[in-house]
Parts: sequence; C-alpha cells; structure tokens
Amino acid sequence: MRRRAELLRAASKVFSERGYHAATVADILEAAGVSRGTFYLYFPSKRAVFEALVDTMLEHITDALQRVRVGPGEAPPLVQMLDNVDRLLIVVEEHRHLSLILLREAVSLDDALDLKLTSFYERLSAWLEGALELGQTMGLVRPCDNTLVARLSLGALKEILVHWLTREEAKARDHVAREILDYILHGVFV
Amino acid sequence: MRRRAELLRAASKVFSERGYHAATVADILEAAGVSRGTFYLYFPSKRAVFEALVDTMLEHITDALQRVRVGPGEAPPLVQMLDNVDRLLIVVEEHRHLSLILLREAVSLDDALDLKLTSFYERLSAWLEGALELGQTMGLVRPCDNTLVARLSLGALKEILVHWLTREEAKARDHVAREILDYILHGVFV
Amino acid sequence: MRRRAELLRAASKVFSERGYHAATVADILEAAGVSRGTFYLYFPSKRAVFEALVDTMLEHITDALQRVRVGPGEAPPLVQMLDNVDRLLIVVEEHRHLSLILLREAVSLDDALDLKLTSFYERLSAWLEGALELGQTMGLVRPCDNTLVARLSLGALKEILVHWLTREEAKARDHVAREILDYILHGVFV
Amino acid sequence: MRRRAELLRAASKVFSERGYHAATVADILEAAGVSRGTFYLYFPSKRAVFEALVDTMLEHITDALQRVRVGPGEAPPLVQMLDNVDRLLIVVEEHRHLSLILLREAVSLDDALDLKLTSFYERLSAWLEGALELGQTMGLVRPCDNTLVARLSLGALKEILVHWLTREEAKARDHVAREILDYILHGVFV
DNA sequence: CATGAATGAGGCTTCATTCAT
DNA sequence: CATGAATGAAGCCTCATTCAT
Repeated sequence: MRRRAELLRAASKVFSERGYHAATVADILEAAGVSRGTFYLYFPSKRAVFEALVDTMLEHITDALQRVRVGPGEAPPLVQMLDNVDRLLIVVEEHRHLSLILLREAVSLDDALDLKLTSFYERLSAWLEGALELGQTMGLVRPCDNTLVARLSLGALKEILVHWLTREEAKARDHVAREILDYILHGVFV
Repeated sequence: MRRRAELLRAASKVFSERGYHAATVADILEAAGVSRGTFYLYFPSKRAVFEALVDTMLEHITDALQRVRVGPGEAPPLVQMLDNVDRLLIVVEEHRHLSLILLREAVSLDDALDLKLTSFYERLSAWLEGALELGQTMGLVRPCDNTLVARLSLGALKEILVHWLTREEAKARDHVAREILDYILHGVFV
Repeated sequence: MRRRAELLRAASKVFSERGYHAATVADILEAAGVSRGTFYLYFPSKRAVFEALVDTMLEHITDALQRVRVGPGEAPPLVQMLDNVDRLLIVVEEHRHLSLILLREAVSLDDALDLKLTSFYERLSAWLEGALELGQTMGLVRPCDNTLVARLSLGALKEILVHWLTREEAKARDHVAREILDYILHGVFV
Repeated sequence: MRRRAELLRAASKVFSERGYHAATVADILEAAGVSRGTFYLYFPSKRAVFEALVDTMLEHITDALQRVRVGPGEAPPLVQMLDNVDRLLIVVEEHRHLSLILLREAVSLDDALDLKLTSFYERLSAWLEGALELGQTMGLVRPCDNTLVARLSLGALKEILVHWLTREEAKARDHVAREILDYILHGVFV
C-alpha cells in the first residue's frame, strides 16, 4: 500500500503549506505524483484525507501522554510530567506537518470535525484536571479552578508548539520542555 | 453610513457562526437585509469585510492593554496587571462575535492576513516580554526564557478566551481574571 | 423572466434531441446562449429543469383530457371521446419536444421521477377504466378486464404518439384521431 | 465459458434493477463475483454487454412469433394468433429481466442501439401489417390504416407486458393472452 | 486466463464579483 | 446610491477502460 502512504505524505505536506481550503485535490495529486482517479481509490474525498491525517496525529499525541503514577517504584511525579512534555515535543517534532495541520488548519471546517477536535481537547483537559486533583490530594498543587487552569495549560502548550515548529531558530527540545514545565508549575514569579 | 455598519454587524454574526469559508456573501447580504450590489459599494471583497472586522478587534485589544508603569503615584504592578486582564475580558465579552472571528476564523486565510496576525501576536508577545524583563529588574520575576514564557502566556490567554466565550455556563469575569493572573504568576504549585 | 423561458425552451430541444443522459448542462447553455451561472440561477440542477419540462407536459395532457359526460345537452359520448383524442393530438403536436421527452426520455431516471410518472399513468389508466365502466353501465361496452384493457389502450396511445411525432410523413391529425378511436372501440375485426 | 454466462446473468439483473445509466460496471462485477479485468476479457464495454442482452431478447421474441398460415391442415387463424400471444407471454415471463431491459432501459442510449430497436419494432410492425392485410383479403379484418393499427397494437402489447411483469398480483397468463387478443380483434364495443 | 491498481476525460455545481439600469 | 441579474473561473468527484503482473 505504497500509494496510500504516499498520498497521505503528500497531503500532509500540501495541507500544512497551503491550508485546508487553499489546498486543492490537484495539488495533492501533483505532490504525490498520482492521477486523479487513484486519489479517490484510496480516499472518498478531500475531507477524508484530511481527517485521516488529523486522526493519525491525535493518536500520536494520545500515545505520547501517560498518566502520572504515584507509588513505590514509580519515578517522581515531576520526572513523569517532564517526560510527558518531552514525549509530546518529540512526537510533534517528528510529525511537523501533521502537527501544524492539527494546530492550525483543523479549525472551523466541519461540524463533525469540530466535534472530534473539541472532544479530543476536552479529554486532554480532563486529563490535566485529573493530574491537578491528584497533585492537590498530594499537597503539591495549590487550590485553584481546575477547569480553567487545565485549559490555560492546554492553551499554553498548543501555542508553544506552533511557535516552536515554525520558528527557524528552533530551540533545543529539552530546554523547551523544561521551560514549559517550570512555567506551568511555578508561573513567572520568584 | 448606516449601511456599512449594518454590513459589518451582519458579517461578524455570519462569520462567527459559520466560519470564514462556509459563510457566503449571500449569507451576509441576507443577514444585513442589503442587496448584492450594495455590499460591493462598501467593501471591495468578502475578504475585505473580514479584514475590517479583524482590524477592529485588534484595535479593541490594543486599546485594552496598557503598559505597566512603575513609579510614585502609580498603582502597584499587580493591580495594573489584573486591570489589563480584566479589560481584556471586558472587551472580548463586549465583542463576542469579533473575538471568536479573531480567535478561531482568522487562521490560514491569506498570506497577508496571516502576516498581520502574526505581527500582532508578535507585538503582544514582545509586550509581554517587556513586562517580564521589567519584573526581572524589579526582582519580582524569576529568570526564564522570556520569549518562550511570553508565548506560553499568550497561548494560555487565547485558549481561555475561546473557552470562556463558548461555554454556556460562563464564569464570572473577575473570577476568571483572578485565576488567569494567578496561573501566570504562580503556576500551579503551592 | 425571459431567461427562464429561454432556458426551458433550450433544454426541451436539447433533451429531446440528445436524451437526458447524453445532454450536458453545457449543451443547454449553448443552446440558450446563456452562461453557466445563469442556468443555476433559475434551476437548482440539471434534473430540475428536466422535471420542470416533464411537469409542464403532464399538465398539458391533463388539461387536454376531459371526463365524458352523459346527460341531456351533452354531446354524444362518441363525439366527446373523439374530441379527447383530438385534443391530445393537438397538445402533443404543439409541444413536440416536451412530448418526446415525456414519452422517451422520462424513463428510469430517478426513483422520484419514476414514481411521478407511474402515478400519472396510473391516474390515466384509472380514468380510462372509469370510462369503460360508464360504457358498461350504458350497455355500450362489452364486459372485459377493465384494468388490462385500460392499460392496453394507454399503451396503444403512447406508441402511436411517438410514431406520429417522429415520422416525417406525418398523417393528418383528424385521420389519426379517427383511427385511434375506431381501433379502441372496434378492434380490427369486421 | 461459464464466466461469460455468469456475467450476462449478473448484468441482466443489475440493468433491470438499476437501469442502464445508474448501473455501474462495478455493480455487475460484484453481482457476478468476477474481477474487473475479467469483465473486459469477455466484453469490450459496458454498452456491449447491454447490447448482447438486448440481442438475446430480440431473438427470443422473434422465435416466439410465427407467421399465421392459412390452408388445409393449419390451425384456424384465431388459434394461431392466440398461440402467438401466448408464446410471447411465455418467453417474456421466462426472461423477466431481459424483457424489462428491452422494454424500459433500451431507450435513447445510442444512435446505433436506437436504430437496432427501431428496425426491430419496424419489423414487428410490418409483420402485423402483413397479418392485417391477410385478414383483409380473407374478409376477416375491416379496412383501416394498417400502419397505424399495427403500431397501435404493438404499443398495446408493449405496455401490457411491462404492466404484467411489474405488478405484484400477476394475472394468469392465458387470461391475459385472451384479453389482449379480444382487445385487438374487437376493441371495447359490444 | 485472471486480476485489480491506475488512469483521466468529463460532468455537475458553487459562489465571489461585475455592471447595466 | 442601490439593485440584482449575469458571469465564468475553479474545484470536486465518478466511472468506464487499460495494462502490467
């Protein structure tokens, strides 16, 4: 299934460069070196390739994030959190095009797609809220409006990812991971 | 110039509800109760109305944010910062449609528009960086990668605004402002 | 609404000459001397113009046929029947294109359209059955399977119309009408 | 040549159910359980299978109809005619799909195909005309416009066949044959 | 003989923009 | 100033047919 993979690759390039609407099926065909009919052999529509790309990236992200475990034999929570951020950065860096598609193009396309993304981010948010609650029971996290704070953190993450992926002078991954975590944990005050 | 204002109002409603691409000029016409020709009397293109709306919102935001001043007779920095966040929330709430257009629709439309928004956010970022540096000279802000941290804060803000505007059970403005500031300043740790 | 009429005229010509499937929207545009967009200003789809044409012809036919009335002051049944056949021939001759579309092209296009035509012919059949029953009560018509006989007569009529419309050497209308009626009434035996 | 027969069988089913245009080669492939390439091994095109089906049915009909013979040792003309109608009904009932394809789908497809059918029906018409003339010389048939009357009879037959094949409550074949013949011979009058 | 992946011509429809009145 | 009929470029998708394996 070389062809399908090639189409996905081409589509991810085209979508991330031109954006969903500006990208035409013809652009993808050209980028993939494939004929019109072949495209529709593997995907029922332009929208469908796009969704496939989005789905792929959602899975990558889901795989990268792991619930923080407490208990003997487990790494310290802070380390686990840093690892999560680090894995997120790795996967995002590895799939630059897909990440940019997810972060910038997958907005306001479709009710169905909007819902899919909304629920995904909602799940991420809930996951963060859970971490906050856990931290609170452990006495590590200060009391706060967990919903809002989870959302704030999610927004901070999304923005920094786009920023990191699109700036030429990409900073070192571990430095970025460290700064993100410090920011979320301690804010900016001394 | 009642007509122009009416068109802007209608466009902001339509764009925020349907999104830039799904919205048709016909939708705006209908919402404004204006004929096709009249539309092009006031705006050269669909894109132009959209840009006008974006511009308006950018100005509102610019107006809402004021540089933190230190010196005798000035309010304490913390208060000024809280006021900034509060004014931001006020203006965003006042212009719900415009805000959603800016935050959700004004993405990947156009190189020119992308550049305009990029520079705007760049300016906001720089403004935040400035604030961080000021805080650092005053010994209030811990040393950190100011560029990254400014960006993180910007992302946190953008996300929370969308969240706040689109959730039914909107939380009280001052509560949200307080949480935002606490988050940026102290993070989540005790 | 000159344009809509012109489009209908052009479409009836194109459809009757090329058939529904072979006819392209471009053919109609050319025949009407109208641009692509204009077509869709007046009709939502190729199918819709076609259906409009069919509808028109169905109405013409419906108008042409009148129930046979018995009673003092009414023309003799035979005369009324002959008048019906004659009016049918007139309307069919007047709308040559539409008639051929209805008789030859409006077949197996669409479930909805098929149903519309099926019901129309069913109604015609029922109308004929009614006439047969009336004739039977009057002692004029021999007992027979009215449903079948109505259908046989309908088929005879449809076929003769196509034949009459498409042969170069068109026979005189009143002659054809006379022959049709004689056939239905007396068959071929002496 | 099992394959070819299977394809024809599948095609007749598909064409009669979906109609020529709505039927896709893929439909036929699926119904026949055969691969794409194989189809084109046996038939040069979609049109060609269709035409093969039509040809088959035309032959069946041709075989069913036999010229009425007069002379010592021959069955009475009326009986021969009734036999013809009966054989027609038999063959049509035996090849339900093919019959419906011929009667409903084989219209306006192609100049070549149209011509083939036109000539076939022309031949049938001529055959009927011959029968009428024979009847007239025998003093059995009244003088009439033989061309028109032949066409009327042909139309009556075609319509009744479709009707008979598609109605659920199919009436008994001999009843239908009897009614057809009575109709053609005596019409509806007493 | 059989397969099924690949092809690309061709058709329908949308919608931003123009312009004569 | 206002109108709305007319335009046509542009894009998506279908499906009969081919051909290398």
